[in-house]
Amino acid sequence: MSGSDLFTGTLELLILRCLAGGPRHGYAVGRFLRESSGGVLDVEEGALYPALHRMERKGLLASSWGKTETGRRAKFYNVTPDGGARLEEERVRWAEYARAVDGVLQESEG
Amino acid sequence: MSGSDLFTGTLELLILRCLAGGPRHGYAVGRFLRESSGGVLDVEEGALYPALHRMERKGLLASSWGKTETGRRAKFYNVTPDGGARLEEERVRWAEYARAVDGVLQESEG
DNA sequence: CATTATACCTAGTTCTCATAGGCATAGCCC
DNA sequence: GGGCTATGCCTATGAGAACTAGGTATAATG
Repeated sequence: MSGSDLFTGTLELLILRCLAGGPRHGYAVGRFLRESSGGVLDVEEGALYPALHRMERKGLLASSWGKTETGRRAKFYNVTPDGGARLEEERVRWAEYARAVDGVLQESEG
Repeated sequence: MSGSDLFTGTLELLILRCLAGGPRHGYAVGRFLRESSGGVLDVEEGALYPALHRMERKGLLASSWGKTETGRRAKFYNVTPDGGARLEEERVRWAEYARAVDGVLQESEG
């Protein structure tokens, strides 16, 4: 509960978006989200890795072992066609949801 | 999984906001969220009522039985001082999180 | 009188996240 | 060489929250 619990329902969207630009390994996905958000999106490894496995089981991602630039062993993930379609769906769903929440929040107070 | 699962982490914020303008009963909270969002925010009763009870246990809400305009028995909830403080916290947290997610989504693609 | 909408409730399932460990290797400093 | 940190992966367990799928009761409507 330290960070979010807001992740539920958006974590897979975020991961898909991270990988849409090209393959990345899991650790790099977590680092990218954290750094590109100034620390707001801080995904615990205990949430990140299970999510990646889950998404691979669902056919949204595919993976292969390889090496990082510094010669370390790492598992690289890429978005499958199904994953690409899901990314667009989730994108729309998020936009719709966020707009609705903002609408309620900004409602003029009686 | 039919509707959202995006609610996790925002449902309490939405409820607090609904009640910030004055007391409402549970059923009316659900209806208000659904109608004011064009159906996007459709909270199941199995999520709504437990959330209200939970928030009352936490001291964010207080309740009292009363009657609706049409003479029906209903439990009315109002926001406590703690609930008011929480509303502002959650508001900030949501704004920060939503901005971060939008930032990742809109990142220029390689 | 039967059906619908209102208005409340909860037990059980399922899913996801966080906690809290574990393993292995590369680079750094002492 | 020895210890520490960062990288990179993993999972078992627990907690928490939403959904499913029921239930109750009453007022209005056909």
